[in-house]
Amino acid sequence: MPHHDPYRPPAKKFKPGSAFFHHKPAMLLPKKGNNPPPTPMEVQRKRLPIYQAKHQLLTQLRQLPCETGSGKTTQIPQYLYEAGIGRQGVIAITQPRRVAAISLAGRVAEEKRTPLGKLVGYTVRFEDVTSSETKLKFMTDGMLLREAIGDPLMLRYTVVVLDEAHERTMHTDVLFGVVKTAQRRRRELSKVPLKVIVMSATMDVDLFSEYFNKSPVLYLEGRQHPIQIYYTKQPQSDYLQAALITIFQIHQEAPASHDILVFMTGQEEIEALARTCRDISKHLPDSCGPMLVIALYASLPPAQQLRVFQPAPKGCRKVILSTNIAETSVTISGIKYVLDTGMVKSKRFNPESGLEILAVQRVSKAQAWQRAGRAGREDSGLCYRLYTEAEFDKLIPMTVPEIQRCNLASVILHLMALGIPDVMHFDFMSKPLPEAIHSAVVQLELLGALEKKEQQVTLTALGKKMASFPLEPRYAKTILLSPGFSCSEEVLSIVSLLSVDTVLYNPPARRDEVLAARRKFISSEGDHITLLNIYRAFKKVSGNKEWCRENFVNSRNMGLVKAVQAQLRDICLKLNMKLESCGSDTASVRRCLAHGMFVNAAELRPDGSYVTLDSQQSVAIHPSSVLFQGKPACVVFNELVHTSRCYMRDLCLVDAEWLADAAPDYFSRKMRHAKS
DNA sequence: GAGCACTGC
Repeated sequence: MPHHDPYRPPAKKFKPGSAFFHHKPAMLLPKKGNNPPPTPMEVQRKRLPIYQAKHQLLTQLRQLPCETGSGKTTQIPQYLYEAGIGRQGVIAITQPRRVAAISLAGRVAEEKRTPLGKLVGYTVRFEDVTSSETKLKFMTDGMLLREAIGDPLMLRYTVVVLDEAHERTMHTDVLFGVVKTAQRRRRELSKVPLKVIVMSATMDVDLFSEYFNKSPVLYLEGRQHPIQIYYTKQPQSDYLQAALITIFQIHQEAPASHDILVFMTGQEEIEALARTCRDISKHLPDSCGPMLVIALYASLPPAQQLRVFQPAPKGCRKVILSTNIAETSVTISGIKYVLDTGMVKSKRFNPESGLEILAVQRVSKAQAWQRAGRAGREDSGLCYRLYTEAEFDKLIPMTVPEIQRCNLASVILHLMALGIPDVMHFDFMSKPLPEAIHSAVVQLELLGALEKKEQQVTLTALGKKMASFPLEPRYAKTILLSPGFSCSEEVLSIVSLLSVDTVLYNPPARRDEVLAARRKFISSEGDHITLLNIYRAFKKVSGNKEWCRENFVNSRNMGLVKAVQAQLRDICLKLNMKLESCGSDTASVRRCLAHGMFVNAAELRPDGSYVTLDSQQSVAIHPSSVLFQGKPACVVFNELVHTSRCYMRDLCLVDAEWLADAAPDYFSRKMRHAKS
């Protein structure tokens, strides 16, 4: 099948006189950059490109059982509603991100002139702004997936609109299969039909159409402005050096109001390049004008992230050095130039070792086009690719979908809970490796969530309970075991602490202060108990902000921990679990962790190194662990990270006997393996 | 003796 690039630009032209780059003309449909004068809402809605397609869209929607489309997220749901389609139920519109779901709902409610939560509402984790009147419901795709556990046929919905499908998040990919199954089952059971609309920003829709039984495709013209694409003439051995040269080349030539956005791979190189740029810009001739260099990545405190939206002072150029957060999650106006290093840091998964590796790799063509597109949002723009056109041609066309790059344990558990009979052959749009599915099934069997009966894999009662938690299966299992050790309160806290990014704030410049402040919480029992100590202290001062600052605790994430814990506690109560505290008896907590996480265990070898009991992988204690200085004989850990070495992160000291108690069969098998 | 892209339930 011939493959076409999303947004394939026309043929190239050589620009003489540029030492570094050659260029290709505009990649997208030229449009006038003038903003229309303010008009009433109705007129504005009619001006949107999708309005032209309204009639055709509605005709097709009426005739067909299943649809594929592409277009404007705020309008299609309104068209459907106004045309009376799906009025018997609710129209769901899914988004990969919370902020998008919330802000889109706000905009549509405004257009419909109704208060949010009435006709138009949204549902995201920790927040449900809907009512019995809600007909247009914006939600995260993860939320719809979770709802489906209680309602696999999705009977409360008549239409599901899956937006931003091109991003291929794990949740959207699972949803594809779930809505397709629901659609078929409803037809078989003669229920109200479920209509599905897939919206994608790329033109690579063949896959979607094919998957949904060759559904019709509707193309919509975007509102992108033309963007000039430049490539380097020679391959660059050092993309950071190339970025630096290009930034200052542009800075010398372009008007100061033209901002630059540079796509890079991570915090460290961004901070380093930011320092270099600031240094150099101080020593430039006056004719150049000042430069404001701003770093942008997800782990920056929110206040610092907001700086990218502030316009630079007049006569000063804004240069933003960003990770791929600026590809989709953060949209910055006023960008005239995009510099694309062609590299990205992303996760890869090895199903054999079960290890996830975070590595710098080349972007896909689709990603390169996405980056370029960030330059043409208000007006025409320019994109400098810091690699040659030949190198571009060798990039893979699309980013590998997340579902093919991660551990599938929770996905498989979720599908089983939805009543999918044959998970090994589930109709994924892009099939994960069979080894990855198999290794997930094995992991879930070990946890007691699945069992094999006459070649059939079935969900156990324990597995069903595990699936009701929005957690990694091993965390859910640990919670479910906790009443047996009378330490549910502690385990709920620990699991909640582990579910957020990090509650610890570690500014490198204040390292000694951080260590001093943290010393009073450190437990020789490991990182879990240390975190628990911090959380208990936090609760004792009722989350006092000043206390958080003094103790280098991230108060925003701590707030999130509280919300997660409340949610988990609710689920426990619904399962009739007895929630007790073990007080100071933290050994009970460790015993419980050993029983829940025995697959992630490691022991000390005579030579002072560590080896995992599961796959005999050689590992080391991560230097961030409180056990780093010690030599515990036996530990369980939360995860392995493969960077310069293979490190265990978040360790808990356990007794070897506890592990043997937790899974006698498993460990006797492991012993045999070790001997042979 | 390290250093971690980005989402989400």
